[in-house]
This record gives sequence, C-alpha cells and structure tokens, in this order.
Amino acid sequence: MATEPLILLIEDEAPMRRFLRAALGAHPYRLLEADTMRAGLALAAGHAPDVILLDLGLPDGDGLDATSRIREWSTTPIIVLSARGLEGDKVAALDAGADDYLTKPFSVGELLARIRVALRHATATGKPDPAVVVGPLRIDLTSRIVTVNGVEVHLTPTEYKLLAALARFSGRVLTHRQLVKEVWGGHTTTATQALRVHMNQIRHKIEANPARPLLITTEPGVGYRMKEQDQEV
Amino acid sequence: MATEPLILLIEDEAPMRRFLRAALGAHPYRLLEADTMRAGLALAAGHAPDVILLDLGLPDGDGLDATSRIREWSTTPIIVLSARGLEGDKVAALDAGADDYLTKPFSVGELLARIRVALRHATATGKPDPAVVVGPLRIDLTSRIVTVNGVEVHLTPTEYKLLAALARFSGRVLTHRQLVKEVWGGHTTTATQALRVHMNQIRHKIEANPARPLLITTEPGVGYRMKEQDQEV
DNA sequence: ACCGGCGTTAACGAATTCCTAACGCCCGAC
DNA sequence: GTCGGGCGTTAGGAATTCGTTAACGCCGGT
Repeated sequence: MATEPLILLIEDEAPMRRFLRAALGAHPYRLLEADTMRAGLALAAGHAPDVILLDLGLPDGDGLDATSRIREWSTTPIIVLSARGLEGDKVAALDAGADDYLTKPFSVGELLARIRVALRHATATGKPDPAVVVGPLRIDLTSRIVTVNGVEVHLTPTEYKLLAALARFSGRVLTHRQLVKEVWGGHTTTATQALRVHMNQIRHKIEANPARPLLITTEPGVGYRMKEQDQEV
Repeated sequence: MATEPLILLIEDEAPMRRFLRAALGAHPYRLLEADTMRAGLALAAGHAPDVILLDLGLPDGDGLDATSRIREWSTTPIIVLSARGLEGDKVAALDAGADDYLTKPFSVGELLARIRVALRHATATGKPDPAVVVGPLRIDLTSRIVTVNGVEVHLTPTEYKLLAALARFSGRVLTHRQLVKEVWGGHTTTATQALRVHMNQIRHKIEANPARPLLITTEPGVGYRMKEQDQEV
C-alpha cells in the first residue's frame, strides 16, 4: 500500500457504482471497477487490491463461489454488499471467506468505517505472500505454479488442492478429516484411502527421495504436515 | 488458541448473558464472562481471549473508551453488541478499534458466523503459536510439535494426547480417571495399566533421567502432574 | 472408436502403535 | 518379618495404519 489504498468494486448496477464512486471519491482511495464476476476475478488477480467490495447479485455467477475462488490464493478483505439480509445469506457468505456483510441500503459512513477496519486488518496482517517456499519447493498460490529447484512440476487438480491446503498451513498438522474437507468438500468421508494414494503421487513429484519424505511428513494416526515455510526477509 | 477458542463476554444484563451462554455453549468455545467494564478489562488482560464480545451499554464506563484501552496493548478482535444502531455509533465504535458491530436484536447464527470470521483473522495474523514451556520441554498445542532442548520429539497419538492433557493443566494434578477420560474418552475404565506404560514411554522421550522424572511427577494414589509452566514474557 | 490423463478402489506387505501380561521394586500395614 | 497394593519396566503379539502397486471406470480430445 505504497500510495492510496486500492479498492476493487465488483457491482453490476451502474447507479450503485456511480453512488459508491462518489462516496469513495471524497477520500484518498484509488478505485477499480468491474461489472461482472469474471472481470472482477481478473482484476483481483491482476491488481492485488487492498479491499474488495463484492455485490452478491451478479448476473454471471455466484458471489459465494467468487469469494471461495478468491480465498484460494488471497487473503484480501472482502466486504459483501447485498440486497438480501437473511441470516442464511450472511452466514453462507461469511463462512465462504467474506470478512464483512452489509445489507442494502446501507449508510455511506458505515461502509467507510468498515473499509477502514478492513484496511487496518490488511496492514496488521502484513503482506500475505502469494507464494509458499519450503526448501527446494515453491508453491505460487496465485498462478497455481509449483516448482522444485526451479523446474516446474505438473500436478493434477486434486494433487494441487492437497498440496495447496498443506502449504497454507505449513508447519502445522492437518488431520485426515481436515484434508478431505479441504479437497473434496465436507461431506465425503471414505476418501481417506484416496488421500494416501494422492500423497504418494505428490511425493514422487516433489520429494528428492520419495521413500524418505522431508517436505511433507506423515504424523501417524493423525494426518500430514508440510515443513514450515522458509523465513522471509 | 491452545484448545477451544476463548471468548470473553462483557455484558451487564443477566438475561442477555444467559442467552449468549446458551448460544455459545453448543459450540466448542470456552466462555469468560464479565458484567462490568472494569472486570472485563481485567479479564482481557489476564486471560488473553481470542475474541471479545463487548456490550456498549455498560453502567460503569464507556464502551468506546474500553475499546481504545484494549487496543493500546492488544489486537484481539472485538465485536461490539449494541442496542443503538445509529450510523454515528457504529462509526465511532469501529474507528475506536472495534472489528465488527452488531445491533440488537441480532440473530445467533450471524453472531456465530462473525465470531468465526474474527477467529479466522486471529489465526491469520501469524503471531507465534502459544505453547506450554516447562524447562527444556516445549509443547506447541496448535501445530502439535513437541521439542526437548530444541530438538523435535516424535510422539504417538496416545502419547501426545496424554502429554497435551497434562500440559493443558500444567501445575495441577490430573487423576487417573481424568487422564483416561481425556485420552480414551469417557467410558473406558480398565485402562489404568496402559496409562503407566504410556507414561513410561513419554518419560523416556522427554525426561533427561527417566528414572527420576522432573517434568512429570507422579502423585501416588492420585494421578500425575506436569510441572508448572514457565512464566510467559 | 481409440487413447491418454485422472480419480478411485482393492489388495498386500511393511511398519507402527497399542494393549495385556508378567515381573521386580518400594513402602506402608499388620 | 511378611504380606499386599501401587508403580515402573520390559517384552510379545494383536490390531491398526501406512505405503505401494495394479486395475477399473470415467471423461475429453483426436
């Protein structure tokens, strides 16, 4: 955040965009606008905004889905703006990864205050690095590229999800249940054997000696753990 | 967050406290209650809760003032609960350092979701994990890593469960029955002999002289006790 | 229709973990 | 002095878990 904080507004209704543009314009913020989910995701990935204001009622996609997609690689604060104020909607959005939820119509002052809260969090969190580096292994969570000693390795979708989940909590143990939930999503229960197979595949792709894994160790009876991320500067 | 997240509730009205106690009780949270601002500040300082729920309408002090006071030394998420829903109140509270603001009456589901958001932030802040440290022994309860003199020690699942239970109550005696309940879960009763075996294994792994245990002492006829943890900084 | 990549399940050897049993020790009770 | 209970210690076999390979079905592209 070298200059003014950058705010990404994803909203399809032009009047609302005008309104927010005017409200934010009076403050030292730079504004980025998108009127579709697709464009919003592209801007989020390309410009690394400091806060995202997301309207749930987009025509070309589910806002909850967008939230989870962004959360796969970024911790940028997301403030949801929605016309629907039911408890279920709020809970679903917050659990999908949103940081706040405002019901339309909202007051500008409150929105600005909540944006300030979000920015405060962002600076306190520091710079969430988009890449996890552990020894020779490097996982770029934004571009989905995994390299070992600089050479790119190809991972299948589930392999990547598994590795990314471990990377996001590098240094900590993830139980079998947590991993299954991260990769397959909550409801499945009998995937614990598939887990071992995929882990084996991953190890053959990233470990120097797959029989003696150093990067991803197994905690018998509990789960797996990726070695702690290398210390940054 | 060694075990369940600790939530501090600062609220003067007994019915509301009862209500929240019931709502939170159904979830894996530990609850701390205060009915005055003074008591709340003391508990916040003494117990380092993971989330603070703060009612603004306390009789013995201004909630905004309390928020700023806490923010002087802590970044613990503060969720304000207030009967007043005016924009000015919200902005003032959020700018004073609160992280969220809920207007009474609020739905329980939304409160719980916003608590989860707050807890998510707390873990993402990247502060070093809280650990129990007793002499050369260090037990990181979140990443599940045990070290002695800095070198990592491998523990089997039951060994770890046993050690973690003792660590959580370090300084206090845990009876055989309590330990069996912690490790095997409530119903089993004839595991008191297995207890001795596992304790023996643990001692060989963490004690300098397993025959003269210093870290985990046995209270004859009662149970075991881990030496009190070193004073934190 | 063929083929290759992918996800899942099955099967089996190997390693790990867990419990029970057995024995020796210490210490208080009688 | 001796008995008995609580505890520490060790060993062995049962049970669980893990790693590994092979096979099967699915799907998209050619």
